[in-house]
Amino acid sequence: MGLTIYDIAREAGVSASTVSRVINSRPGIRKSTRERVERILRESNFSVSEAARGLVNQTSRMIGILVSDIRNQHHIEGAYMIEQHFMQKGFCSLILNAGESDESKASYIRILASRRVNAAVLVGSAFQNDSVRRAIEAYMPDTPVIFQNGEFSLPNVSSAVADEVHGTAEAFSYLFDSGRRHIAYMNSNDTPSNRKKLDGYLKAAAEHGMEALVAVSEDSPERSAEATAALIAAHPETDAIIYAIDLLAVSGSRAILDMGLRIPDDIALIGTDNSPFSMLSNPRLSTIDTKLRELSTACSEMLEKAIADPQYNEHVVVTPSLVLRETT
Amino acid sequence: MGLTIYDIAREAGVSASTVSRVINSRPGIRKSTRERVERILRESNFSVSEAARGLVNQTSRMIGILVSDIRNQHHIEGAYMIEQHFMQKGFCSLILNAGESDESKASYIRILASRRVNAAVLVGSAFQNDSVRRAIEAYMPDTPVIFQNGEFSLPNVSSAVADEVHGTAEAFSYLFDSGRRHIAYMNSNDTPSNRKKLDGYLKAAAEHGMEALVAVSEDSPERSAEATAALIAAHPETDAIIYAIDLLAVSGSRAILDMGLRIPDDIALIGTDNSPFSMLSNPRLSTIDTKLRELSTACSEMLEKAIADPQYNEHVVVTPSLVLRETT
DNA sequence: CTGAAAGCGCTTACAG
DNA sequence: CTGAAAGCGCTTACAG
Repeated sequence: MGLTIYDIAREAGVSASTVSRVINSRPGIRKSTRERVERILRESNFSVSEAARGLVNQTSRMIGILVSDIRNQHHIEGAYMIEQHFMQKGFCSLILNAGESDESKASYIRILASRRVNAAVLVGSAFQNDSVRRAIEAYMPDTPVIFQNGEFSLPNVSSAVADEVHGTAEAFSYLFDSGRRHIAYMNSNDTPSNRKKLDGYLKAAAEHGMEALVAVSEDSPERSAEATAALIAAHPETDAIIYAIDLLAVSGSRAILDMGLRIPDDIALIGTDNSPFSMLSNPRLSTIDTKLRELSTACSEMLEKAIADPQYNEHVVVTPSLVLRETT
Repeated sequence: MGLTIYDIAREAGVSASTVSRVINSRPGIRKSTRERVERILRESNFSVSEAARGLVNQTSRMIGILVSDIRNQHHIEGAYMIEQHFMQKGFCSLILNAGESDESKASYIRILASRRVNAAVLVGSAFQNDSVRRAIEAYMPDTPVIFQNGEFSLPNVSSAVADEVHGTAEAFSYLFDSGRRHIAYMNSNDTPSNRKKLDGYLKAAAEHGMEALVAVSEDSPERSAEATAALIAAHPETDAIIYAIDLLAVSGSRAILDMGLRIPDDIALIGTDNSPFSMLSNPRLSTIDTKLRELSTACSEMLEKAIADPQYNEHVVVTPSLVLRETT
């Protein structure tokens, strides 16, 4: 199009100020004037430029949401809730794939800064690194930031994190109490979150006086099937495996069945995240529910408070729980 | 923050014009001046306002991506590719949940218009309705629109669609040729895409002189398990089922196994979409690959051309293929 | 090589 | 109840 309020003003025989007041439902406009302007606005399919509006109002009415990869189901849930909730309040969400490297993530902080977002949300513990921290200090020191499952001790950064150490330790104890004595752990990529899960496993193993056995798989079904088979081949006494991620446990379970072993009779399995995969797998996967929903809700609520009050700062912790299905 | 180029100009003892030229790497600036300005820009963590810049340049450098629900794996793939690709070119993606109803989807067209996006992408056939069409005609008649898996015969709307009629018909023929004679179809929500799949089934059934048997399930694992069990109870002669969506087939397969039937011996199953679920399920699901990747790539390429040339208009068709695994 | 001025499309005191 | 003017933070002819 390209219509401006001046075009509408001319058409209606009024000034741009009046058109602006009608658009923004300001009081003190004669009814007949208002109706005439409204009609012309409607008939010409006029649409105000949010950019121009934002420039004078000093607000973009945009929220920046950073996720390392939006295809990751686990991370998109938080973005969904926020987008849904804030759209109704007139905010648009800039949902960006911030990439894998620390530097790439940090550069996205700059991008959000230049778009002058009203607030930023970081989804996933992988944002917890020095590059990102420095970028926030340099480029968005006064913009509210909500960190989902990670934290920075910065005055403008609030956070909601899952107590993953506890979650994994509880899973270990459950397996131990059911009589398992060779409980292995299948880790994935090195992220702050996965480090906490691993800590929980190591801590629990030590507390129960058991030897720890840790294997690592990349975050793909194929790699996990291979890593699981290798683990069992090298340690045939293994009678339980805790996986850092549900998806790895699901394809791991398939590898175990293909080896002719029974689940849970020969080997018990516990995944992490209570993802859709865990419910749909066959056998249905027991898993550590890291309370993604609660975490997302908390972030959405914190975001709302932070936008209302720039001084807002809070740190909440959510406790995981065990969901038992058919693999234990 | 709140620094403007005037603050930088004062600090550097130059005019705002010069600062702007340095920021935009314009030629014809004395080296020493450029370096001084650059240093001050860096030291003060200056970040240009993209909104102000966009206002004078008459471009937002934003792309609007509409998806009815971003949690839907199937739809987010396209958004991912586009975001990845255009971010490098300096475009930000406004990824929005456009909701289920036609009116809600149409209202998001208005939102994108007021943000003055350089182009819009509609992901999913559900956008193919009159409300959306009228909103495009009214509010973005000149903005390039790329429609993934749907189309409008509008000069500014290009499209890439999968030939789903063919895909489902081919699945039917395969089952028929393997000796199945009671091939049922499990449909899902009524969308243009699902209508095409159903058409393919009905057409193929008629061509093979077979009776059609169509059941419907809502788009949830629980509903599909129930619908599948009900279908088999009512029609025990059923020896094959084609599902409109992989996810429904996966939970359907579980329901069939729970009834004591064998897959594929008693009942063969074919899903649709070649989603991650199909590969991870047990037994692994045979499926109609609707070439989501190809569709997304095509849309991304079309988007690039459309941004470069506003006159661009193209309609591409992608042909699905059958992926055979363990359920046939 | 550099700066003053106008303008992008709005909103909001201020004046009447 | 309404309008003229200034200003939000930039960029870009134009002039020198």
